[in-house]
Amino acid sequence: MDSLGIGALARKAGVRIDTVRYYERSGLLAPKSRLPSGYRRYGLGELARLRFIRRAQALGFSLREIRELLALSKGRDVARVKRTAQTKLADVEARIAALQRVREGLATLIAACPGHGDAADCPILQALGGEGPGASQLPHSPELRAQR
Amino acid sequence: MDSLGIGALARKAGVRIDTVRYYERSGLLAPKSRLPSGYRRYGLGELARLRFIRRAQALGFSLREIRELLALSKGRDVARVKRTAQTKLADVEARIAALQRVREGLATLIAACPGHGDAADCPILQALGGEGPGASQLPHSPELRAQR
DNA sequence: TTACATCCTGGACTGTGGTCCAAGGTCATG
DNA sequence: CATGACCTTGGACCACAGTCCAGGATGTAA
Repeated sequence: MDSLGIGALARKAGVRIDTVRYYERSGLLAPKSRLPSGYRRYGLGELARLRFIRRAQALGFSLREIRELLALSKGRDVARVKRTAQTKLADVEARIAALQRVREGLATLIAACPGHGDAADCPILQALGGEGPGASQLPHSPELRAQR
Repeated sequence: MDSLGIGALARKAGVRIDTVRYYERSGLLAPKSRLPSGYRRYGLGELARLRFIRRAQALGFSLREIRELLALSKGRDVARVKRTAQTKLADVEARIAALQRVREGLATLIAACPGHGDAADCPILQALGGEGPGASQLPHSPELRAQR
């Protein structure tokens, strides 16, 4: 039979065995069946689902969001799936924009830093620590935190 | 005297009192002195340091990294501070690039999804779950995870 | 003095995504 | 049938960055 034990499944998906069990605990992935001994058995559908989970994670979805996505896909509510993906896209774009502001701030400071001499002349330390002109270049954004 | 209690300090920096104590536990911010009663007293230097910590966080530095940055600034090793910032910049740029790949993948999928009809026709679900042509559009990057 | 705000300590708890362990049971191969 | 690889469960533990709580002490103003 083309059914897999938990070890084979994990290997094929490139995750650890514990991770598979963790996903099961989290309500993301149940075995197709169990042997009388309690051993978990998985089919190709479960392998696809596990890969789904990993890919969605790589797209920036949390396990909670993936659980919702999986529930939606079972309900074949394509419109909601699309809306969820759109929301995620907006989220990703906001994160990119925030990181770009961070990059600007860092790059500006690095360019202005001589790289030697007294700490008082280092705009990086100045900008972070003081009230000098450098400070205004920083994003100063608590949203960056909240974004995760 | 222009010294502050922990509550005033926290208000001025826009953080919670518990957070100030947490930073102290973490070796980031010690009070200037204590009253005989044990009450913490902070000066303007501590306020600047606390703001430093928050700004550096906004730039994507972890508390561990900030601790190192503060240690460097005490040693007035400007060259190392600059190198640390440069490393962080590279890190931020890599994160931006990864997120941009994610954005492309999501945008492509959303554009191809009709938004109605059968789940079998939804490329979002297909790409995530199956082995279809959509799957290759995904970044498929575990680095995204590792990056934090 | 009486209120009331502020502060102290130590420790528990949150959520995220796992990872590891012990003690024992099972499966496949020679 | 013995060996070794594989599997089971329950629960502990990790990092991160806080957040909250109890129970008691202190500070300040009317």
